[in-house]
Amino acid sequence: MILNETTGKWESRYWHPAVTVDAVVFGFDGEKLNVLLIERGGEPYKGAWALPGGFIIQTDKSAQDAVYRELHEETNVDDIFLEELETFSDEGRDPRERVITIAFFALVVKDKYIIKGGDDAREAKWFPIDKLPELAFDHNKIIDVALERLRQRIHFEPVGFHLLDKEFTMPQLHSIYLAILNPPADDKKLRDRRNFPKKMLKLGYIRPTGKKITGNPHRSPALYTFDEEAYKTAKKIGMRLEF
Amino acid sequence: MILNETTGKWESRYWHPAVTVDAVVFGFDGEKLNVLLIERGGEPYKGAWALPGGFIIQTDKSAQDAVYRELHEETNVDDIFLEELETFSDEGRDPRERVITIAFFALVVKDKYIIKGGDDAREAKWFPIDKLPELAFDHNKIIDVALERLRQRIHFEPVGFHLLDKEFTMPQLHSIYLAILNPPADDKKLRDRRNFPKKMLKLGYIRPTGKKITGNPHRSPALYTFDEEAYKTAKKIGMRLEF
DNA sequence: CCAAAAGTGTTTCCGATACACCCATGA
DNA sequence: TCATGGGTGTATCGGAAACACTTTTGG
Repeated sequence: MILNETTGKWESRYWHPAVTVDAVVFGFDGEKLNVLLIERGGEPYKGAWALPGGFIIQTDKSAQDAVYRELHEETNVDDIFLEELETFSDEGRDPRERVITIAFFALVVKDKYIIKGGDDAREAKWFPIDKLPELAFDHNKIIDVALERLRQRIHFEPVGFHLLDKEFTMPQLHSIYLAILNPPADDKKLRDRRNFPKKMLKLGYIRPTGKKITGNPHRSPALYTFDEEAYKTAKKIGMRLEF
Repeated sequence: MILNETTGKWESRYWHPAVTVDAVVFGFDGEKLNVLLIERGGEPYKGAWALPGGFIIQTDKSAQDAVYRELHEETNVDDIFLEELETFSDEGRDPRERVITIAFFALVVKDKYIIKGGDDAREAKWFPIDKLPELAFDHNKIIDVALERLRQRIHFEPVGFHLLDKEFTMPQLHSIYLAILNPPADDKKLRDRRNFPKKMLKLGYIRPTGKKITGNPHRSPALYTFDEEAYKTAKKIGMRLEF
Protein backbone atom coordinates (compact mmCIF):
# COMPACT_ATOMS: atom_id res chain seq x y z
CA MET A 1 0.00 0.00 0.00
CA ILE A 2 1.13 3.49 -0.79
CA LEU A 3 0.10 6.66 0.99
CA ASN A 4 -1.32 9.27 -1.38
CA GLU A 5 0.01 12.53 0.06
CA THR A 6 -2.69 14.72 -1.45
CA THR A 7 -5.74 12.72 -0.39
CA GLY A 8 -4.14 11.39 2.79
CA LYS A 9 -5.43 7.95 1.93
CA TRP A 10 -3.70 4.62 1.45
CA GLU A 11 -4.00 3.18 -2.02
CA SER A 12 -3.50 -0.21 -3.56
CA ARG A 13 -4.19 -1.94 -6.86
CA TYR A 14 -5.63 -4.90 -4.98
CA TRP A 15 -8.13 -5.32 -2.21
CA HIS A 16 -6.63 -5.71 1.27
CA PRO A 17 -8.57 -6.77 4.35
CA ALA A 18 -8.06 -5.02 7.68
CA VAL A 19 -6.02 -7.04 10.16
CA THR A 20 -6.31 -6.89 13.94
CA VAL A 21 -4.84 -8.75 16.85
CA ASP A 22 -6.78 -9.72 19.96
CA ALA A 23 -5.50 -11.31 23.13
CA VAL A 24 -7.24 -13.63 25.55
CA VAL A 25 -5.32 -12.84 28.72
CA PHE A 26 -5.79 -15.36 31.52
CA GLY A 27 -5.07 -14.68 35.16
CA PHE A 28 -5.52 -16.80 38.26
CA ASP A 29 -6.78 -15.41 41.56
CA GLY A 30 -6.05 -18.42 43.74
CA GLU A 31 -9.38 -20.01 43.04
CA LYS A 32 -10.71 -19.24 39.61
CA LEU A 33 -9.46 -18.49 36.15
CA ASN A 34 -10.08 -14.93 35.00
CA VAL A 35 -10.00 -13.16 31.66
CA LEU A 36 -8.94 -9.58 31.11
CA LEU A 37 -11.49 -7.49 29.21
CA ILE A 38 -11.76 -3.87 28.19
CA GLU A 39 -14.77 -1.65 27.80
CA ARG A 40 -14.90 -0.30 24.29
CA GLY A 41 -14.62 3.47 24.05
CA GLY A 42 -15.53 3.78 20.38
CA GLU A 43 -17.90 2.41 17.80
CA PRO A 44 -18.85 -0.23 16.95
CA TYR A 45 -20.03 -1.95 20.12
CA LYS A 46 -19.30 1.22 22.09
CA GLY A 47 -19.60 0.51 25.80
CA ALA A 48 -19.53 -3.26 25.33
CA TRP A 49 -16.85 -5.47 26.84
CA ALA A 50 -14.30 -6.93 24.47
CA LEU A 51 -10.90 -8.55 24.26
CA PRO A 52 -7.96 -6.17 24.34
CA GLY A 53 -6.52 -5.70 20.87
CA GLY A 54 -6.60 -3.54 17.82
CA PHE A 55 -5.40 -2.95 14.31
CA ILE A 56 -1.94 -3.93 13.23
CA ILE A 57 -0.05 -0.81 12.25
CA GLN A 58 2.79 -0.38 9.84
CA THR A 59 5.45 -0.09 12.51
CA ASP A 60 4.61 -3.39 14.21
CA LYS A 61 7.39 -5.82 13.38
CA SER A 62 5.04 -8.77 13.78
CA ALA A 63 1.60 -9.65 15.05
CA GLN A 64 3.10 -10.50 18.43
CA ASP A 65 4.58 -7.06 18.52
CA ALA A 66 1.19 -5.55 17.89
CA VAL A 67 -0.28 -7.51 20.78
CA TYR A 68 2.39 -6.31 23.16
CA ARG A 69 1.80 -2.76 22.05
CA GLU A 70 -1.97 -2.94 22.43
CA LEU A 71 -1.81 -4.66 25.79
CA HIS A 72 0.53 -2.03 27.06
CA GLU A 73 -1.64 0.80 25.79
CA GLU A 74 -4.97 -0.60 26.87
CA THR A 75 -4.29 -2.52 30.03
CA ASN A 76 -0.78 -1.77 31.28
CA VAL A 77 0.18 -5.44 31.03
CA ASP A 78 3.74 -6.29 30.01
CA ASP A 79 6.18 -9.15 29.83
CA ILE A 80 3.89 -12.12 29.52
CA PHE A 81 3.59 -15.57 28.07
CA LEU A 82 2.05 -15.19 24.64
CA GLU A 83 1.12 -17.82 22.10
CA GLU A 84 -0.75 -17.63 18.85
CA LEU A 85 -4.19 -19.11 19.05
CA GLU A 86 -5.96 -18.97 15.73
CA THR A 87 -6.82 -16.52 12.99
CA PHE A 88 -10.45 -15.61 12.56
CA SER A 89 -11.31 -14.61 9.05
CA ASP A 90 -15.00 -15.21 8.44
CA GLU A 91 -16.86 -12.44 6.71
CA GLY A 92 -19.30 -10.48 8.84
CA ARG A 93 -17.14 -10.48 11.95
CA ASP A 94 -17.05 -6.70 11.97
CA PRO A 95 -20.00 -4.56 10.83
CA ARG A 96 -17.73 -1.91 9.36
CA GLU A 97 -15.58 -3.81 6.92
CA ARG A 98 -13.87 -7.10 6.35
CA VAL A 99 -11.57 -7.73 9.33
CA ILE A 100 -9.21 -10.62 9.88
CA THR A 101 -8.16 -11.14 13.47
CA ILE A 102 -5.09 -12.98 14.67
CA ALA A 103 -6.01 -14.15 18.16
CA PHE A 104 -3.47 -14.88 20.88
CA PHE A 105 -3.74 -16.39 24.27
CA ALA A 106 -1.71 -15.07 27.13
CA LEU A 107 -0.95 -16.05 30.71
CA VAL A 108 -0.04 -13.51 33.36
CA VAL A 109 0.41 -13.22 37.09
CA LYS A 110 -2.89 -11.54 37.83
CA ASP A 111 -1.86 -9.18 40.61
CA LYS A 112 1.48 -8.20 39.16
CA TYR A 113 -0.05 -5.37 37.19
CA ILE A 114 -2.28 -2.50 38.06
CA ILE A 115 -4.83 -2.76 35.33
CA LYS A 116 -5.91 0.54 33.85
CA GLY A 117 -7.87 1.69 30.88
CA GLY A 118 -6.44 3.97 28.24
CA ASP A 119 -6.77 5.10 24.65
CA ASP A 120 -9.59 3.14 23.06
CA ALA A 121 -10.42 1.42 26.32
CA ARG A 122 -12.49 3.21 28.89
CA GLU A 123 -11.80 0.56 31.47
CA ALA A 124 -9.99 -2.75 31.86
CA LYS A 125 -11.23 -5.40 34.25
CA TRP A 126 -10.81 -9.04 35.19
CA PHE A 127 -13.81 -11.34 34.74
CA PRO A 128 -14.09 -14.86 36.15
CA ILE A 129 -14.25 -17.32 33.32
CA ASP A 130 -17.71 -18.53 34.31
CA LYS A 131 -19.21 -15.05 34.57
CA LEU A 132 -18.37 -13.46 31.26
CA PRO A 133 -20.67 -10.80 29.84
CA GLU A 134 -21.88 -10.69 26.26
CA LEU A 135 -18.85 -9.54 24.34
CA ALA A 136 -18.39 -7.45 21.22
CA PHE A 137 -17.81 -9.10 17.84
CA ASP A 138 -17.16 -12.85 18.05
CA HIS A 139 -15.04 -12.48 21.14
CA ASN A 140 -17.02 -14.97 23.20
CA LYS A 141 -16.19 -17.57 20.61
CA ILE A 142 -12.53 -16.63 20.67
CA ILE A 143 -12.43 -17.10 24.42
CA ASP A 144 -14.02 -20.53 24.02
CA VAL A 145 -11.26 -21.51 21.64
CA ALA A 146 -8.63 -20.11 23.99
CA LEU A 147 -9.98 -22.03 26.95
CA GLU A 148 -10.01 -25.22 24.99
CA ARG A 149 -6.43 -24.60 23.90
CA LEU A 150 -5.38 -23.95 27.47
CA ARG A 151 -6.96 -27.19 28.60
CA GLN A 152 -5.05 -29.08 25.97
CA ARG A 153 -1.79 -27.30 26.62
CA ILE A 154 -1.71 -27.89 30.34
CA HIS A 155 -1.37 -31.62 29.80
CA PHE A 156 1.90 -31.27 27.96
CA GLU A 157 3.44 -27.91 28.57
CA PRO A 158 4.36 -26.13 31.75
CA VAL A 159 1.80 -23.38 31.39
CA GLY A 160 0.69 -23.26 35.00
CA PHE A 161 3.84 -21.44 36.09
CA HIS A 162 3.04 -18.39 34.04
CA LEU A 163 -0.01 -17.79 36.20
CA LEU A 164 2.01 -17.82 39.42
CA ASP A 165 4.95 -15.96 40.91
CA LYS A 166 8.43 -17.23 40.16
CA GLU A 167 8.35 -19.19 43.38
CA PHE A 168 5.21 -21.16 44.02
CA THR A 169 3.93 -24.01 46.13
CA MET A 170 2.57 -27.35 45.01
CA PRO A 171 -0.89 -26.67 46.42
CA GLN A 172 -1.01 -23.42 44.43
CA LEU A 173 -0.01 -25.15 41.22
CA HIS A 174 -2.44 -27.93 41.93
CA SER A 175 -5.31 -25.51 42.33
CA ILE A 176 -4.53 -24.10 38.90
CA TYR A 177 -4.74 -27.53 37.34
CA LEU A 178 -8.07 -28.08 39.04
CA ALA A 179 -9.41 -24.68 37.99
CA ILE A 180 -8.46 -25.27 34.37
CA LEU A 181 -9.36 -28.93 33.99
CA ASN A 182 -12.24 -28.90 36.45
CA PRO A 183 -12.43 -32.67 36.92
CA PRO A 184 -15.48 -34.30 38.53
CA ALA A 185 -15.53 -34.30 42.33
CA ASP A 186 -14.82 -38.01 42.53
CA ASP A 187 -11.81 -37.90 40.23
CA LYS A 188 -9.15 -38.98 42.71
CA LYS A 189 -6.54 -39.21 40.02
CA LEU A 190 -6.43 -35.45 39.54
CA ARG A 191 -7.90 -34.23 42.79
CA ASP A 192 -5.85 -36.28 45.22
CA ARG A 193 -3.42 -33.78 46.70
CA ARG A 194 -0.87 -36.49 47.42
CA ASN A 195 -0.34 -37.65 43.88
CA PHE A 196 0.13 -34.19 42.47
CA PRO A 197 3.68 -33.33 43.63
CA LYS A 198 4.93 -36.75 42.55
CA LYS A 199 3.66 -36.29 39.02
CA MET A 200 5.01 -32.77 38.79
CA LEU A 201 8.48 -33.62 40.03
CA LYS A 202 8.66 -36.60 37.73
CA LEU A 203 8.36 -34.26 34.77
CA GLY A 204 11.84 -33.16 35.69
CA TYR A 205 11.67 -29.42 35.32
CA ILE A 206 10.42 -28.31 38.71
CA ARG A 207 13.07 -27.59 41.28
CA PRO A 208 12.55 -27.14 45.02
CA THR A 209 14.10 -23.93 46.29
CA GLY A 210 14.51 -25.19 49.86
CA LYS A 211 12.48 -22.24 51.05
CA LYS A 212 9.06 -22.25 52.64
CA ILE A 213 6.07 -20.00 52.71
CA THR A 214 5.84 -18.12 55.99
CA GLY A 215 2.87 -16.83 57.94
CA ASN A 216 0.62 -19.68 56.95
CA PRO A 217 -2.29 -20.56 59.24
CA HIS A 218 -1.15 -24.20 59.11
CA ARG A 219 1.87 -26.17 57.99
CA SER A 220 3.91 -24.10 55.57
CA PRO A 221 4.25 -25.51 52.08
CA ALA A 222 7.62 -25.67 50.31
CA LEU A 223 8.48 -23.37 47.42
CA TYR A 224 9.43 -24.52 43.95
CA THR A 225 10.62 -22.91 40.74
CA PHE A 226 10.34 -23.77 37.11
CA ASP A 227 13.68 -24.93 35.69
CA GLU A 228 13.66 -23.51 32.19
CA GLU A 229 16.93 -25.16 31.17
CA ALA A 230 15.78 -28.61 32.22
CA TYR A 231 12.55 -28.06 30.35
CA LYS A 232 14.25 -26.99 27.15
CA THR A 233 16.67 -29.88 27.06
CA ALA A 234 13.91 -32.35 27.88
CA LYS A 235 11.86 -30.94 25.04
CA LYS A 236 14.80 -30.93 22.66
CA ILE A 237 15.41 -34.65 23.00
CA GLY A 238 11.78 -35.20 22.18
CA MET A 239 10.71 -36.31 25.62
CA ARG A 240 6.97 -36.67 26.03
CA LEU A 241 6.28 -34.63 29.13
CA GLU A 242 2.72 -35.52 29.85
CA PHE A 243 0.79 -34.68 32.95
CA MET B 1 -11.52 -0.48 1.67
CA ILE B 2 -13.40 1.30 -1.06
CA LEU B 3 -12.78 1.03 -4.77
CA ASN B 4 -12.19 4.39 -6.41
CA GLU B 5 -13.90 4.01 -9.79
CA THR B 6 -11.90 6.71 -11.52
CA THR B 7 -8.41 5.60 -10.50
CA GLY B 8 -9.30 1.89 -10.35
CA LYS B 9 -7.52 1.68 -7.02
CA TRP B 10 -8.62 0.57 -3.57
CA GLU B 11 -8.51 3.29 -0.95
CA SER B 12 -8.53 3.35 2.81
CA ARG B 13 -7.97 5.84 5.60
CA TYR B 14 -5.75 3.32 7.38
CA TRP B 15 -2.88 1.13 6.36
CA HIS B 16 -3.84 -2.48 5.55
CA PRO B 17 -1.35 -5.30 5.06
CA ALA B 18 -1.77 -7.79 2.23
CA VAL B 19 -3.03 -11.18 3.37
CA THR B 20 -2.31 -14.49 1.71
CA VAL B 21 -3.01 -18.12 2.47
CA ASP B 22 -0.56 -20.96 1.90
CA ALA B 23 -1.09 -24.68 2.29
CA VAL B 24 1.34 -27.40 3.23
CA VAL B 25 -0.29 -30.36 1.52
CA PHE B 26 0.99 -33.74 2.66
CA GLY B 27 0.59 -36.95 0.70
CA PHE B 28 1.81 -40.47 1.36
CA ASP B 29 3.18 -42.75 -1.34
CA GLY B 30 3.30 -45.96 0.65
CA GLU B 31 6.76 -45.29 1.91
CA LYS B 32 7.48 -41.63 2.39
CA LEU B 33 5.72 -38.44 3.22
CA ASN B 34 5.49 -35.96 0.35
CA VAL B 35 4.68 -32.28 0.06
CA LEU B 36 2.89 -30.68 -2.86
CA LEU B 37 4.75 -27.71 -4.34
CA ILE B 38 4.19 -25.40 -7.28
CA GLU B 39 6.64 -23.67 -9.53
CA ARG B 40 6.07 -19.96 -9.41
CA GLY B 41 5.04 -18.42 -12.72
CA GLY B 42 5.41 -14.78 -11.69
CA GLU B 43 7.66 -12.47 -9.75
CA PRO B 44 8.98 -12.50 -7.14
CA TYR B 45 10.86 -15.78 -6.96
CA LYS B 46 9.79 -16.57 -10.51
CA GLY B 47 10.69 -20.16 -11.35
CA ALA B 48 11.27 -21.11 -7.74
CA TRP B 49 9.28 -23.79 -5.95
CA ALA B 50 6.79 -22.65 -3.38
CA LEU B 51 3.77 -23.67 -1.38
CA PRO B 52 0.46 -23.43 -3.20
CA GLY B 53 -1.47 -20.38 -2.08
CA GLY B 54 -2.17 -16.78 -2.86
CA PHE B 55 -3.90 -13.58 -1.89
CA ILE B 56 -7.22 -13.61 -0.14
CA ILE B 57 -9.78 -11.94 -2.36
CA GLN B 58 -12.95 -10.14 -1.46
CA THR B 59 -15.24 -12.98 -2.43
CA ASP B 60 -13.56 -15.56 -0.18
CA LYS B 61 -15.92 -16.22 2.71
CA SER B 62 -13.02 -17.21 4.94
CA ALA B 63 -9.33 -18.04 4.81
CA GLN B 64 -10.20 -21.72 4.47
CA ASP B 65 -12.30 -20.82 1.48
CA ALA B 66 -9.36 -19.06 -0.06
CA VAL B 67 -7.19 -22.13 0.40
CA TYR B 68 -9.72 -24.38 -1.27
CA ARG B 69 -9.96 -21.95 -4.16
CA GLU B 70 -6.22 -21.65 -4.61
CA LEU B 71 -5.63 -25.37 -4.33
CA HIS B 72 -8.26 -26.02 -6.91
CA GLU B 73 -6.86 -23.41 -9.29
CA GLU B 74 -3.22 -24.28 -8.86
CA THR B 75 -3.13 -27.99 -8.26
CA ASN B 76 -6.55 -29.52 -8.98
CA VAL B 77 -6.81 -30.81 -5.41
CA ASP B 78 -10.24 -30.86 -3.79
CA ASP B 79 -12.08 -32.18 -0.79
CA ILE B 80 -9.31 -32.54 1.74
CA PHE B 81 -8.54 -32.41 5.43
CA LEU B 82 -7.51 -28.86 6.20
CA GLU B 83 -6.42 -27.33 9.46
CA GLU B 84 -5.04 -23.94 10.32
CA LEU B 85 -1.38 -24.02 11.14
CA GLU B 86 -0.11 -20.61 12.08
CA THR B 87 -0.09 -17.06 10.82
CA PHE B 88 3.22 -15.64 9.69
CA SER B 89 3.40 -11.91 10.05
CA ASP B 90 7.04 -10.88 10.35
CA GLU B 91 8.09 -7.94 8.26
CA GLY B 92 10.36 -8.71 5.32
CA ARG B 93 8.65 -11.96 4.40
CA ASP B 94 7.85 -10.62 0.94
CA PRO B 95 10.18 -8.28 -0.92
CA ARG B 96 7.29 -6.37 -2.49
CA GLU B 97 5.25 -5.25 0.45
CA ARG B 98 4.15 -6.25 3.90
CA VAL B 99 2.40 -9.62 3.62
CA ILE B 100 0.71 -11.61 6.33
CA THR B 101 0.25 -15.29 5.53
CA ILE B 102 -2.23 -17.62 7.14
CA ALA B 103 -0.69 -21.06 6.73
CA PHE B 104 -2.67 -24.29 6.67
CA PHE B 105 -1.70 -27.87 6.69
CA ALA B 106 -3.58 -30.39 4.63
CA LEU B 107 -3.69 -34.15 4.24
CA VAL B 108 -4.73 -35.81 1.00
CA VAL B 109 -4.78 -39.20 -0.66
CA LYS B 110 -1.81 -38.64 -2.89
CA ASP B 111 -2.92 -40.51 -6.00
CA LYS B 112 -6.55 -39.46 -5.89
CA TYR B 113 -5.82 -36.34 -7.91
CA ILE B 114 -4.09 -35.69 -11.14
CA ILE B 115 -1.90 -32.81 -10.18
CA LYS B 116 -1.67 -30.05 -12.75
CA GLY B 117 -0.34 -26.55 -12.90
CA GLY B 118 -2.51 -23.57 -13.76
CA ASP B 119 -2.84 -19.83 -13.43
CA ASP B 120 0.08 -18.58 -11.38
CA ALA B 121 1.62 -22.01 -11.19
CA ARG B 122 3.64 -23.32 -14.09
CA GLU B 123 3.79 -26.77 -12.60
CA ALA B 124 2.70 -28.66 -9.51
CA LYS B 125 4.70 -31.57 -8.18
CA TRP B 126 5.12 -33.85 -5.18
CA PHE B 127 8.42 -33.73 -3.31
CA PRO B 128 9.55 -36.25 -0.70
CA ILE B 129 9.83 -34.53 2.63
CA ASP B 130 13.54 -35.22 2.90
CA LYS B 131 14.36 -33.91 -0.56
CA LEU B 132 12.86 -30.46 -0.61
CA PRO B 133 14.41 -27.76 -2.76
CA GLU B 134 15.11 -24.22 -1.62
CA LEU B 135 11.70 -22.63 -1.54
CA ALA B 136 10.46 -19.11 -2.15
CA PHE B 137 9.79 -16.72 0.76
CA ASP B 138 9.90 -18.40 4.17
CA HIS B 139 8.17 -21.49 2.88
CA ASN B 140 10.83 -23.91 4.09
CA LYS B 141 10.20 -22.65 7.59
CA ILE B 142 6.45 -23.04 7.17
CA ILE B 143 6.93 -26.66 6.15
CA ASP B 144 9.08 -27.25 9.22
CA VAL B 145 6.29 -25.95 11.41
CA ALA B 146 3.75 -28.08 9.56
CA LEU B 147 5.81 -31.22 9.96
CA GLU B 148 6.21 -30.61 13.64
CA ARG B 149 2.48 -30.06 13.97
CA LEU B 150 1.76 -33.26 12.10
CA ARG B 151 4.06 -35.20 14.42
CA GLN B 152 2.24 -33.83 17.42
CA ARG B 153 -1.20 -34.37 15.95
CA ILE B 154 -0.72 -37.99 15.05
CA HIS B 155 -0.41 -38.92 18.70
CA PHE B 156 -3.88 -37.69 19.54
CA GLU B 157 -5.95 -37.31 16.45
CA PRO B 158 -6.83 -39.73 13.70
CA VAL B 159 -4.89 -37.93 11.01
CA GLY B 160 -3.39 -40.98 9.33
CA PHE B 161 -6.66 -41.90 7.66
CA HIS B 162 -6.72 -38.77 5.58
CA LEU B 163 -3.61 -39.95 3.80
CA LEU B 164 -5.20 -43.27 2.82
CA ASP B 165 -8.24 -44.48 0.93
CA LYS B 166 -11.50 -44.87 2.81
CA GLU B 167 -10.66 -48.51 3.32
CA PHE B 168 -7.16 -49.27 4.47
CA THR B 169 -5.12 -52.00 6.08
CA MET B 170 -3.30 -51.96 9.36
CA PRO B 171 0.13 -52.36 7.74
CA GLN B 172 -0.61 -49.34 5.56
CA LEU B 173 -1.64 -47.23 8.51
CA HIS B 174 1.35 -48.46 10.46
CA SER B 175 3.73 -47.42 7.72
CA ILE B 176 2.30 -43.91 7.89
CA TYR B 177 2.99 -43.70 11.59
CA LEU B 178 6.53 -44.86 10.99
CA ALA B 179 7.06 -42.41 8.14
CA ILE B 180 5.84 -39.49 10.22
CA LEU B 181 7.36 -40.33 13.58
CA ASN B 182 10.45 -42.06 12.21
CA PRO B 183 11.41 -43.84 15.43
CA PRO B 184 14.88 -45.38 15.90
CA ALA B 185 15.36 -48.84 14.40
CA ASP B 186 15.39 -50.53 17.79
CA ASP B 187 12.16 -48.92 18.98
CA LYS B 188 10.04 -52.03 19.34
CA LYS B 189 7.24 -50.12 20.94
CA LEU B 190 6.38 -48.31 17.72
CA ARG B 191 7.96 -50.57 15.14
CA ASP B 192 6.63 -53.92 16.31
CA ARG B 193 3.97 -54.79 13.78
CA ARG B 194 2.07 -56.90 16.29
CA ASN B 195 1.34 -54.16 18.78
CA PHE B 196 0.06 -51.69 16.25
CA PRO B 197 -3.42 -53.07 15.48
CA LYS B 198 -4.13 -53.56 19.17
CA LYS B 199 -3.38 -49.95 19.98
CA MET B 200 -5.37 -48.67 17.05
CA LEU B 201 -8.45 -50.73 17.79
CA LYS B 202 -8.33 -49.76 21.43
CA LEU B 203 -8.82 -46.14 20.42
CA GLY B 204 -12.33 -47.20 19.50
CA TYR B 205 -12.91 -45.48 16.23
CA ILE B 206 -11.50 -47.94 13.72
CA ARG B 207 -13.93 -50.50 12.41
CA PRO B 208 -13.07 -53.67 10.49
CA THR B 209 -15.04 -53.92 7.26
CA GLY B 210 -14.79 -57.70 7.08
CA LYS B 211 -13.24 -57.36 3.64
CA LYS B 212 -9.73 -58.20 2.58
CA ILE B 213 -7.23 -56.90 0.12
CA THR B 214 -6.99 -59.15 -2.93
CA GLY B 215 -4.14 -59.91 -5.26
CA ASN B 216 -1.49 -59.73 -2.59
CA PRO B 217 1.74 -61.67 -3.03
CA HIS B 218 1.27 -63.10 0.50
CA ARG B 219 -1.42 -63.30 3.12
CA SER B 220 -4.05 -60.65 2.44
CA PRO B 221 -4.49 -58.06 5.13
CA ALA B 222 -7.94 -57.08 6.42
CA LEU B 223 -9.54 -53.75 5.57
CA TYR B 224 -10.66 -51.17 8.09
CA THR B 225 -12.50 -47.86 8.04
CA PHE B 226 -12.50 -44.81 10.20
CA ASP B 227 -15.69 -44.53 12.25
CA GLU B 228 -16.32 -40.82 12.33
CA GLU B 229 -19.32 -41.06 14.65
CA ALA B 230 -17.43 -43.08 17.22
CA TYR B 231 -14.60 -40.60 17.03
CA LYS B 232 -16.84 -37.57 17.54
CA THR B 233 -18.66 -38.99 20.53
CA ALA B 234 -15.41 -40.15 22.08
CA LYS B 235 -14.01 -36.69 21.64
CA LYS B 236 -17.15 -35.01 22.95
CA ILE B 237 -17.01 -36.80 26.26
CA GLY B 238 -13.44 -35.63 26.60
CA MET B 239 -11.79 -39.00 26.14
CA ARG B 240 -8.04 -38.83 25.84
CA LEU B 241 -7.37 -40.78 22.67
CA GLU B 242 -3.66 -41.13 22.73
CA PHE B 243 -1.58 -43.30 20.50
C1' DC C 1 -3.24 -29.57 72.39
C1' DC C 2 -6.20 -29.50 68.66
C1' DA C 3 -7.50 -28.70 63.89
C1' DA C 4 -6.26 -27.96 59.42
C1' DA C 5 -3.16 -28.32 55.86
C1' DA C 6 1.31 -30.26 53.90
C1' DG C 7 4.46 -33.90 53.31
C1' DT C 8 6.26 -38.94 52.89
C1' DG C 9 5.64 -43.70 52.16
C1' DT C 10 3.35 -48.03 50.51
C1' DT C 11 0.51 -51.25 47.93
C1' DT C 12 -2.08 -52.64 44.41
C1' DC C 13 -3.50 -53.29 39.99
C1' DC C 14 -4.01 -52.30 35.21
C1' DG C 15 -2.32 -52.05 30.81
C1' DA C 16 1.43 -51.27 27.59
C1' DT C 17 5.31 -53.66 25.87
C1' DA C 18 7.79 -57.47 24.48
C1' DC C 19 7.75 -61.95 22.84
C1' DA C 20 5.99 -66.70 20.57
C1' DC C 21 3.23 -68.84 17.57
C1' DC C 22 -0.11 -69.78 13.81
C1' DC C 23 -2.34 -68.58 9.26
C1' DA C 24 -2.91 -67.24 4.38
C1' DT C 25 -1.21 -66.66 -0.15
C1' DG C 26 1.46 -66.88 -4.57
C1' DA C 27 5.30 -68.69 -6.57
C1' DT D 1 5.94 -76.78 0.03
C1' DC D 2 8.36 -72.95 1.04
C1' DA D 3 9.05 -68.09 1.75
C1' DT D 4 6.97 -63.98 3.05
C1' DG D 5 4.01 -61.14 5.17
C1' DG D 6 -0.34 -60.87 8.20
C1' DG D 7 -2.99 -62.10 12.32
C1' DT D 8 -3.85 -63.86 17.23
C1' DG D 9 -2.48 -64.83 21.78
C1' DT D 10 0.09 -64.33 26.22
C1' DA D 11 3.48 -63.18 30.05
C1' DT D 12 5.76 -59.76 32.29
C1' DC D 13 7.10 -55.66 34.13
C1' DG D 14 6.68 -50.80 35.24
C1' DG D 15 4.38 -47.14 36.76
C1' DA D 16 0.24 -44.67 37.77
C1' DA D 17 -3.51 -44.39 41.06
C1' DA D 18 -5.51 -45.31 45.48
C1' DC D 19 -4.70 -45.45 50.23
C1' DA D 20 -2.40 -44.74 55.29
C1' DC D 21 0.20 -42.32 58.15
C1' DT D 22 3.26 -38.56 60.03
C1' DT D 23 4.65 -33.65 60.44
C1' DT D 24 4.17 -28.80 60.81
C1' DT D 25 1.95 -24.60 62.10
C1' DG D 26 -1.23 -21.13 64.38
C1' DG D 27 -4.71 -20.51 67.46
